[in-house]
Amino acid sequence: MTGRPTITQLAAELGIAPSTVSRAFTRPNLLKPETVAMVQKAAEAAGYVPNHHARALSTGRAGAIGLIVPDIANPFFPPLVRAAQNYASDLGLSVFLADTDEDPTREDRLISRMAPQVEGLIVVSSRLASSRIRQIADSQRVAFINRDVPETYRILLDTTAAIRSALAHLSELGHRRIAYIGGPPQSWANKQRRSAVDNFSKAHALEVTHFSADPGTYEAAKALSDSVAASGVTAVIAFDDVIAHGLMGGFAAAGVDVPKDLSVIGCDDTLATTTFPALSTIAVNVGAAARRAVAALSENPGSTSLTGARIIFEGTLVLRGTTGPVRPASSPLTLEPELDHPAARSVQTGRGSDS
Amino acid sequence: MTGRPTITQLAAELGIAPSTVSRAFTRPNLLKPETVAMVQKAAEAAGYVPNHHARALSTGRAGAIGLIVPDIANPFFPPLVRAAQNYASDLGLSVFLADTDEDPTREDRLISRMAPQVEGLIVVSSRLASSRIRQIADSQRVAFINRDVPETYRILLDTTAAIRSALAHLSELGHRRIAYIGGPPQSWANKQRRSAVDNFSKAHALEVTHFSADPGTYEAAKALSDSVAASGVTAVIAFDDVIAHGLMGGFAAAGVDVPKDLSVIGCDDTLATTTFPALSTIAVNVGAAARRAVAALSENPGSTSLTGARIIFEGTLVLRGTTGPVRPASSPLTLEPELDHPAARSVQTGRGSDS
DNA sequence: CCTTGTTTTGCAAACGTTTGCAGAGAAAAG
DNA sequence: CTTTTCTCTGCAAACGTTTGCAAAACAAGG
Repeated sequence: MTGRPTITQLAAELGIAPSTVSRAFTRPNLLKPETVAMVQKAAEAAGYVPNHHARALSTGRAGAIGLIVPDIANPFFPPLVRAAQNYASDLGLSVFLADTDEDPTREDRLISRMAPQVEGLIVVSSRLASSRIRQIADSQRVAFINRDVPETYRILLDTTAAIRSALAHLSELGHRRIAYIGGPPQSWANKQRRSAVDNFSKAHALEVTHFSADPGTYEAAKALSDSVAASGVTAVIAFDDVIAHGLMGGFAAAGVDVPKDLSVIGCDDTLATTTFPALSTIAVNVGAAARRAVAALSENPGSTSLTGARIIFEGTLVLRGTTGPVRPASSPLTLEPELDHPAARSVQTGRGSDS
Repeated sequence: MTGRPTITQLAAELGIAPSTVSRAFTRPNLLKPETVAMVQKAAEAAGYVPNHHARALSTGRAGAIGLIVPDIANPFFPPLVRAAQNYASDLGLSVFLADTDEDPTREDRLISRMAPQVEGLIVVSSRLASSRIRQIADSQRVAFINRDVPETYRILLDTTAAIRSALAHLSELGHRRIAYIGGPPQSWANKQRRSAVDNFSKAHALEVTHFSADPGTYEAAKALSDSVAASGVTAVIAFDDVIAHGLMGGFAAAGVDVPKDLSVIGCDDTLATTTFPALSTIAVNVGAAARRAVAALSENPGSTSLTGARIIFEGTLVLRGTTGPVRPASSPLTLEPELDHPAARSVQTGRGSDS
């Protein structure tokens, strides 16, 4: 049981000083090329791998970042996690992942526990109180995604403009009564999207009815679909794609045709073209946000906190098959099964680039 | 810029030895209760948090495990990641997450890079060669999920029996010609499922046609749907739910009715009831597998590798709305749009428990 | 009071790196 | 051939813990 070889062992074997071996890896330009080669060969042969903990202890750099999300099972997060991990890996950083289960207490605990052992933290869709967030931002290096607390370093996926386009598009198609289906109430994105809908509607004489699919799940949305259909709206904008999808599931079961009877627009573009008909939605560049966050954490490794910033990525409207002209008032919506099977409509535009 | 307080600073402040402070946290029973209290109070006040790297260096325990998956964006993995992270957190462990992007080279590199800095590794659906896997298992503490290499520690989500049930069920409904739609060719689960289908079919006089939705995406499956529909099979078993879903998307677009024209059964139960009609599938207990893996890694922290084991979790068939009696031979399948809209069928059984 | 035993604390080495400083050679300049 | 200037390598301290061993303090038994 000799365990893994260490720098000291390598050095002894080669008859040189440990510091030389160390430099062969970290500052090869200080060394004679042949020395570097020799060390590398020996390291390879012995299967040497550097001990990150020792390095971290010595340099004060952790070589890792923490990523905290409310619920990894929500399809919004995996692409974000993936982008963060890939980019971090390119930068030679590892990533700790933690899931708060939507619980603020758990989130707070996780932040405290992770912060000291990492270069910095990315906290996505935080459910913490603003005061607490500012406090944390003061003493820890943390980049927030989709949470807008002044003076913190935050990256926001802004859908306001895209929602305006969406509403304008619906308005052009003749829709006047629309519904907004809210998601998690503590979510910044939810508040932002709701008020984007409200503001545009007020300015353009649209009537908006509010619903809330509280836990934000497919099932919750599906359960809501009947009341939405019965409310007399002709179009709905949902907080996100899974809610939109749940609604569509409910509509399909009740024989309400999308988009003939009801137009629906989702948000986040997490489902791409996997719904039927393909869901019109607002695409949002999570990958770019994630990369920006890890970049921010990897810069200025000395500082004890990130300087405030407010970075915005705009979402873009993607029209696919779930929006159409308003149903003429003469043929009111019934909740009976329909007889015709809608052919897929495909008004499709490209998605936002993610590079 | 004093930085975070250390054990030594705390000790100096209190006029006691660093070792005493250390013990106040790690072995409080060795100390006079009032000493412990005093240290805790001071630590609290000073905002002391232990340095994990120093601890790891000193004890040789990393306090973290690594989790390596081929593609976090595939819905099979998030629940697994979530379960692993939750359970690890309960055990006081953090988790490093890495995504190999389905690339064996990347996977190998990630394993080598992570292994030395963690207590152990969980590698899910490895795409590495068996020889390499055995090699790795010899020198690293690693638990494999869904990869069956002898003498390694592996946890398998076995769907063989459930696939037999599925085929028996289809057979009872009168189906004789079925298709198996394969997923990632290097996947152990894919091989296992394919041969389960083959074996049962041979024994029960079913005729099976093979297809492969190679990258395993929704789109690949959708693109395949026409040939599947045209092949004359009356039922399909897909490698996983996303392939099943893609097929259904293609069928819907072509006017092929599920389950009237074609029955479909998925696998892994990643989509739950979010398809229309709700997908019949094979539920698999990923959470249990994940927890078993972290438990294995947290035991025997001294050893340099895990002792071989082969742990099986059986999947269970969940019948929902996508299977039905075979279409009578007198009314052959056409590829024209149908006129009737299928009402949701709901032969539903419970899912496997996940606790 | 002196042993003896037990509980509580301190000393110092160790974990595997990195890095400032200085020494040893070698090359360049005089 | 000496001095100066580089280039390359080694020494040793430091990073913040843990832990075996031993010393000190205290309690109990005689």
